[in-house]
Formats: sequence, C-alpha cells, structure tokens
Amino acid sequence: MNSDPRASARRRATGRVTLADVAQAAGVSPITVSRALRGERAVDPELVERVRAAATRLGYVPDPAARALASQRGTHVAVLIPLLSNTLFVDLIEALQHTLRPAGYQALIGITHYNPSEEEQLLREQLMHRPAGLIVTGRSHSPAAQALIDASGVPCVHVMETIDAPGVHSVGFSQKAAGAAVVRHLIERGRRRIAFAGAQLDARTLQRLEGWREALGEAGLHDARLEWLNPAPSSMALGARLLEQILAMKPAVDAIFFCNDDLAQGALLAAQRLRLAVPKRLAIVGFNDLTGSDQMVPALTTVRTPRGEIGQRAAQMLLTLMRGGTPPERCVDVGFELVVRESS
Amino acid sequence: MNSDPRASARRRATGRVTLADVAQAAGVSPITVSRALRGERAVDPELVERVRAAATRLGYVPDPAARALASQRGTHVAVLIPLLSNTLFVDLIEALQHTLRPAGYQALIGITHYNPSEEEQLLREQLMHRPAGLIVTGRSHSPAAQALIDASGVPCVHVMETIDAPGVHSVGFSQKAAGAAVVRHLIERGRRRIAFAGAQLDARTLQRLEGWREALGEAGLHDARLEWLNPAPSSMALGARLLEQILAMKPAVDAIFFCNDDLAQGALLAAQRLRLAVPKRLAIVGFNDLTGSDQMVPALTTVRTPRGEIGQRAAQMLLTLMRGGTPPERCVDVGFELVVRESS
DNA sequence: CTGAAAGCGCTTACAG
DNA sequence: CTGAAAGCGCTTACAG
Repeated sequence: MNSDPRASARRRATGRVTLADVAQAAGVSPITVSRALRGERAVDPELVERVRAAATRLGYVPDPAARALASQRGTHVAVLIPLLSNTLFVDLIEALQHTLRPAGYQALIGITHYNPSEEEQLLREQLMHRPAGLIVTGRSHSPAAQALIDASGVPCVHVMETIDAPGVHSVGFSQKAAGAAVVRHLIERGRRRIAFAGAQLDARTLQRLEGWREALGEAGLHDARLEWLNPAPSSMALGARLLEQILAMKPAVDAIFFCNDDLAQGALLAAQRLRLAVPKRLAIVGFNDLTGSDQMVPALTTVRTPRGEIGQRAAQMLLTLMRGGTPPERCVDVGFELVVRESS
Repeated sequence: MNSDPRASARRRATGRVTLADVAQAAGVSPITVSRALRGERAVDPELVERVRAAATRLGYVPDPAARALASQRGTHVAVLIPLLSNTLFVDLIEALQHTLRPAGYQALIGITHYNPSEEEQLLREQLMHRPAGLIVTGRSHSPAAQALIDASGVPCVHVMETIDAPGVHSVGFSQKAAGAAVVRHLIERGRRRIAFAGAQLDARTLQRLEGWREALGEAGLHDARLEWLNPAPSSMALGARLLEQILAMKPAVDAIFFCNDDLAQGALLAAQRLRLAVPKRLAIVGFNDLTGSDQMVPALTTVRTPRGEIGQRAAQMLLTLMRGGTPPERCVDVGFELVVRESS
C-alpha cells in the first residue's frame, strides 16, 4: 500500500513491471506472487487478494517467455490439421481457440496437407517450441510422428476420430458408423446400386468407405466395382469428374455417396449441366454438411459432423491434461447426424 | 574436437544441449556460438565452420523461450485476419507461412470476425507475447488498435489494400480500381442498370462500392437505389436473398455486382430455382474467384485477387523490417485480374 | 573480430 | 502456508 511510485514499482532497464515489483508493492516474496496469480497451491486468501490488487494497480503483465524458460513449458498449444481450405477444420480451429484463449493458451496452427512427412516436420518444429499441449487430427500418420509425440511427454488429444487405445486421448465420432448410416438411408429409400466416391483417401475417408462396405455387405448389395477412389485432393471439380465417370458404369448406379460435400456439390452442378434428374434418377449424398450444401439445387443430403463440439471438448480435455489431471473419459464420442434434404 | 562425451557435452539438469555445450565443444565462448549461428555480425569464417560442425554433432537446438527472454523479442509473427471461413484468407495464411517458416518464424493467427473490439483485444494479447512482427488485414479498424501497434514498436505490414500513408507498410491492390473494372466490363457488355450487392460492409467492400459508384457516375448511369448494402456476414444464403430483393426492383436491373463470390454463387443457385436466365436476362459478377466459382452453372465471372502473391510479398517485406532493413517500396500494388466467364 | 559479466523475468525444488 | 537460493538458456551492451 505504499503510494511512492519509486518504492512500489521500481522498474527494470526494460521499463517492464515485473513479479518483483508486484511482490514489493504487496509486501510478499516474488514466489508468493507467482503462486497467488497462477492459483497454484494453497496461498492465504488474504495474501492472494493483496497480490491481485497490487498487480492490477501496477498493470502487471506476466512475461510468457520468462515463464516458458523457467517452467520448461510454453503457453501455446500446437494444433495440427490437414487443411484450412476445408471449412470443417476452420470450424474446429475456431472452437478450439474459443476454449483455449480464455484459459491463457494460444493455438499455433500447423497445416500438414495430408502429408506424413510434412506432419513430422511440423511436429518437430512445434515440439522444439515446447508447447503446453498438442491437438492432432486423427491418428498420427507415421510411426515416427507418434514416437515424437510420445517422447516429448507433451499432453496430446486426437480429434475427429474416436480412437480407443491405451494412453491415447481422443474426441470425435465413428467415421465408419457414419458411412454405414448413409448407406442404410439410401437402401431404405430403395436404392440398390450405391457407389462410393472418395478423394484424398485419408484415414477418415477410408473409415467411411469401411462403413459403406459393411452396410452394403449386410444387405447383400456390395460390389467392389462400385468403389471409386481417387487420391487427388477433394474439390468440386473432382466431384464433377467422378460423377461423369461413375455415370458411364454398366449396370447403372442409382446413388453415389461422396466422402465430402465439396465433391457432392461439384457433382450436383455437373448433374445440372448434364440435365440429370437428382434424386429421381440418381441420389447424391455428401459428408460434413459444409457451407452451401443447403443452398444447392437440389439441396444436398449429408452428414452433419459436430466439429464445433469436437473442438470444444478436445480443448477441455487438453486443459485437464495440461493441468496434470485425468479426464473422465479417454475417448469421447460426440456422434453425428444424418441430414436428409432433397438430393436423396 | 574433444571426443569425451562428458567433456564435449556436459548436460544440464534438463538434459538439453545448450549453447554452452556447443561453445565448449568448439573451443570458443558461448557468445561467439550465438553470433555464428545467427549469422549476426562478423565472425571469423573458420570459427563459424567449427561452431556449425559442433552444433550439428551435438544436435543443438536453440531454445526459443530463452532467446525471447534475453532479446525481448519473440520468434513468432502475429497475423490478424477477419475470418478463416473465406478461403481468401486461407490462401493468404498459407502463403505467409510458406515464406515465414523457412526464416524461422511461426505465424500466430488471430481471427477478428470483422469486430474492432475483438481486433483490439487480440492485438493486446498478441503484443503481450512480444511478436517479432505483425501482419494486419487492411487498415486497423479502431484508432486504439493503431495506437497499440505504433506504441509497440513491432514491425507491421498491412495486407489486402494498398495504403499509401507515411510510416505505413502495405501489400495489396486497389479495391476501388477493381470495383470500377467490374462495372466497366458490364457496361461494355451493354448493361445499363447495374446493382451493387454488398454484405459485411467492411472497409474493402466499401472501397469496391466506391469504384462501382465512380465508374457508373462517369458513364452517367449511377442511381443510388441500385446500392444494396447488408451488414450481415457474406454467405451463399444471403446472396440468394439479395438476388430476390433486387429482382423486385422497378425498373428492372440487368446486372448485379456482388462484393464476394459466395454471395454470387448463392445468387446463381437461386436464379436456377427461379428459372431466371443468366446472363441473358441478368448478368452476375462476383469478387475474389473463390473455390467453386468456375464450377457454377453458368460459370461465374469474377475478379481474381492475388492473395498468394500478397502473402508472399508481405512476408518478405516483414522479414526485411524485422531485420532492421528498409523495404524497397512501402506500398506494393500487386494488381488484380478480371476473369470473364459465362455469367456476364 | 572475440569475450567476461550481467541480466532478461520467471519457476522449480528444497527447506521450514 | 511462505520464502531464499539457484537456475532456465540465451543475448545485450560494454570492453578490448
């Protein structure tokens, strides 16, 4: 409560207000200030109050670099996603930041482009910066990447898929079950020749394919020639091309399940150019319920994937892990929702 | 050149290889290692070689936190953009990272949602982390934000617009000229009642509007009732709604310039539902050449904005600034390109 | 061109 | 529940 500025806030050469300044102003030791401000360990409530007041009065702002150096742990969370051009991941990022920022963590975004070696390289870079936590899309691609994560000891949550393995934390949904749900819906509507059109062929696409296979198999409708797999990146243009290829099949298909909405949107537009009646002659279903799918003509049937909820719950789980706690569940399934519109 | 591991790399408690270890192995002082590795100041080439070799041999990795603490400057660049859901900014981010990462900088992305107070809040947070540099979309919205930037002394480059003001660095193009170019194209094609449909109403949208006004004014075709401005976020659904509203006008319009491609795409789909002949009865032009615009039926005429080049050149300019240099130009104009397709 | 000293601002054990 | 000491790993002036 000293009002002499020289005594209450003796500044360093940098002009910055430090922990020591706050300690002096509050009449306690620096370490007590540190503990009081972080809420770590038990500190006399009255002291906490005094410290808080002094910190506010002096305009104290902790230095993340000093904290990181002393604690050997940064204040940011590294987030590895395949792409930013799929709005799926944009929604995920927004949700993550929404939960992480108020807790004092910055998200550092790394884009892997679905490339295992880029993922590994990014992981190496990010880990060098000692992140407090890690969010990774799906299972790591290369064993080397997984080894890096394990060796780092940095808490990690995998998102988008449910991964039920010891020591692995994940938030997502069953991509396979979602794929199967699409097929069952189409069968219910009387479709018999249901093609699967996949691009990129990343792990999750293949899991949806697995669901497609299983559901068709159970109905006795599976035919391997109905699998159209293209490793090129997913895009509207590719969807248009896939549609044309699949239409050339004999016997004709009566439905196509595209592994992502952008493909399905492109196919819908191509169908228009070809004057192909959707859903009358051909049903089209997408995946992810991306922007614009509800605007298409006809509106696209798809699977709504709760990436907002995934981001939020993954962030919460990571927060628990970073504080040294144990999350209630190691593998959280947030489910999915089939959105039936006009195209099926 | 000591091969005794104990002597050549005496580890700290953390097990980390430090500058001191490298110094000892190379037989020089730590500060010389620091300088040799950073390429700062003149160091005897032979020593540099020895230091490099020792660092490689020991697997030395600099600690960003320690560097940040000692130098009072972080190793990351804060990037402020309005949204990630407009792929425009995704392309920008990718280009920025592509140039920044090899130079050893990490991009920290802040999303302002076109909200000045969020921008200010983010700026405050980011600045607290002492970024090495700053990338901001357009002119800062609030004077307070600009003041924060100026006071911080952190090098800053503004992107997307050309801002020709003293002390301001920018890379972009003239949004106004681009808006005018669209209008001139439509006039050339014989259109006379050309509406402007804008959403979000951010600074750059208003600059395009300015170009629209000017070009129409010069042709004696301006009519204030042709301005349709909606502050809601840009989306396909809003584009559809705007189209319907504008179609109700009397006398009828014969062209609409949408300030962003997603609006135009939505309008194109709505036109299909309404069985409105585009471009015969109505020309539609968008802006930014986003994903899918070339796939629309009819394909969308738009303005291709070189965000990849903007990102790359802005990063280079910032790199120069961060190294204490002076970029050759303070305001770089990368231009734009009218892409005439089928909808106009 | 090179180095010894001091310091950046915080936190981690270790005591009490 | 609180604190004195040491240290995290680097860089900034200041000398020479």
